[in-house]
Amino acid sequence: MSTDPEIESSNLSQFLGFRLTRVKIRVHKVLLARLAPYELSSMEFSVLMLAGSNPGAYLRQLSSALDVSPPNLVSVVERMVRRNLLVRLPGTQDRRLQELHLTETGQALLKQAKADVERFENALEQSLTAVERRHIDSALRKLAAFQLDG
Amino acid sequence: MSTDPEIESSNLSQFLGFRLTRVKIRVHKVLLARLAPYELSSMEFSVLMLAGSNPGAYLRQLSSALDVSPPNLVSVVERMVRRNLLVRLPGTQDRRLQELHLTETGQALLKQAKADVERFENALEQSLTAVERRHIDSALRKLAAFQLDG
DNA sequence: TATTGTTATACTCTATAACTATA
DNA sequence: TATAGTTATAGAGTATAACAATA
Repeated sequence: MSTDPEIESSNLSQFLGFRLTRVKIRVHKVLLARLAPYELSSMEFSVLMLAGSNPGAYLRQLSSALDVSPPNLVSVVERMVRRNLLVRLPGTQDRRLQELHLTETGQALLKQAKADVERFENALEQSLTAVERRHIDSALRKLAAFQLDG
Repeated sequence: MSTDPEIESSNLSQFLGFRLTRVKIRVHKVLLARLAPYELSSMEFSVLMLAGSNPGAYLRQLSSALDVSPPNLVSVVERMVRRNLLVRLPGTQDRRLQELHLTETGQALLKQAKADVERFENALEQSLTAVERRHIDSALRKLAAFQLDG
């Protein structure tokens, strides 16, 4: 066994920014474990979700909705096309555009993965009290809009 | 200008895990902008903070406190030693250990950067109501302890 | 045999410049 | 000229195996 006395880190963990990072990492890891059976990254799951509720969306639209640059989204879409989850259909009017649609395989995988993620999300929310849920919602909304200026 | 109508993403943003990620990214970016003048990454700032309040701490201890693997922390410490912010003193009893201490330069930089981060943190917390602050605290604590099982 | 710090390596994410084909 | 998608590339961040020195 290791001689590993814990050091004092309360001055760091008092920071909301620090705790947010830690919580995000932990929650994200659990989510990834949930998605692992489907061989989906969280980004791929997000693309499945958005393509599912926005048939014919363009890569550029997913890019701005997900806050990922187009170059970085291309390889994600590419892999999903190769797995036959997505198809790229040439735009009818503007031939620069490609409409993204879920295949039947993609729809089936989305249905399964989404059910698992929803179970995970329910467990996550059930770990909080009703009043905590109410306030973390508004708090996160405000923090997401936080700007550098003060 | 771009023809970029927003797509429907409420089914995704209803997920607490998704919103946590977005908030973390946004808050982290603002923090990085605050640290940029000092040429500090958030990891380097964390090391400064921990080394400041734990003089003589070992790399292994910082590693477990920060949840970074020892190999990945070595290069961070290395860079800070090169910048004369940290020194590695050979352990007196166990010669495998190296005590990490802030130099005077490191202490001065910590003082400045910490003041800026604290201003940032205050602004962050002031953007929330008192009741939101109270509940996000306990909520984040519970979420950080969330385990995969349900 | 186990542990500290280290080297090497690889893989994911992210960021940016520049290309092509269309408009 | 501007935009959509793409290619190429570089930089973080992270994860793992293995090594030397020491216990």
